Amino acid sequence: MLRLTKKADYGLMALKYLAEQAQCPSASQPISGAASAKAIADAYHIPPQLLAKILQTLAKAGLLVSHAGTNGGYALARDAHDISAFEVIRAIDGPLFITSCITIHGTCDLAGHCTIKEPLRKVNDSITDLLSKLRIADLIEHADHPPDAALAGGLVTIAR
Amino acid sequence: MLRLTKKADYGLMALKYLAEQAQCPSASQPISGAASAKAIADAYHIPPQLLAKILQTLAKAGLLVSHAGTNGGYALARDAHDISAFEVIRAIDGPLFITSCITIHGTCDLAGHCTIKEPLRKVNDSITDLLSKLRIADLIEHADHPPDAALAGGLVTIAR
DNA sequence: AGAAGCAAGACTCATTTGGTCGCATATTGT
DNA sequence: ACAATATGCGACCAAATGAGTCTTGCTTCT
Ligand code: FES
Ligand code: FES
Repeated sequence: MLRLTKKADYGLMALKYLAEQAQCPSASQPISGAASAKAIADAYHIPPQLLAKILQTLAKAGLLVSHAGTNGGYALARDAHDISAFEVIRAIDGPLFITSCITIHGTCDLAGHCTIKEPLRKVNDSITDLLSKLRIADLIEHADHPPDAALAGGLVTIAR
Repeated sequence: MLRLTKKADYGLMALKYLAEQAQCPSASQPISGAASAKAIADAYHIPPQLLAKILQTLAKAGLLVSHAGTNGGYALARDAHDISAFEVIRAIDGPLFITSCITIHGTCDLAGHCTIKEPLRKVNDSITDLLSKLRIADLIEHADHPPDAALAGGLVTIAR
């Protein structure tokens, strides 16, 4: 249930990588804090070609700026604080939603006799909200923060 | 993204149906508030055989009690207030989670170089929480409650 | 006995994902 | 100018998952 696709996962990783790059810009880059698709793919051991396509999608969505040519690459279009995980996921996976019934036709096949829709929509909204509040800057965990025992005892996910 | 499977959707609908049945029990049922798989499938126009399997799964998970034979059927094992949407979804879709990386092996293939995991886990927990709080009793909307303009202006889901 | 119902599995078909290849185009260092 | 390094885009493919069907057997009620 509620699975995030690998592409979205990769996308978030890449974004995080770029956000870190932006913090400590190295010498003479056409765009500050840029990195090539291959470099990022290499860093995380993910298929370079696939990552390339993901980054292109992200660029088209306006979350990244790209620059071709030697020493080119991608960089964040905005500040890391201004990009939400929701945007990233939506850009990659498309606006699919929990209800499994919002189709292209606007209404569900079951519309009318499905009474479940509205309550689920609220859940959906909450999740959207949640994801919107999570910005990619938040993904950068400063290793110096103390382990929060507050949220210990979380769920244990057992294999299916 | 974050799609609920149709099976889970069906399951929730069925549960709701049974919850309503339980409220106004009709005459001489082996179990109070019971309905056959076919009856429910009929009511919502969903494939009977498929629903049957879903209900069986739910029964195995202990959310429903079943009774074979003429006038048999399924009924809620517990009160509608004591069954969360989370349980239903988990029973049907299995404990898949947002991260797409929690595998049977316990750790992800990318473990080590994936830095995204922890923040996403928190999101995951929040969603779990959300779903756990939604009980199937909540799905029964009494038509007499006023339309809450408070949550108007929610997301507009556009076709992909 | 026979009908109504659940239980369980194998099996098919369509969709979605994850991933690859090839080629075109843009940029830049030398 | 030219080669090296990148992105941009589309077609393509294989594996996994999802949705739904079929068959066979068991249980209970009338
Ligand atoms: S499944 Fe479409 S409205 Fe519920
Ligand atoms: S994808 Fe598995 S830990 Fe991030």
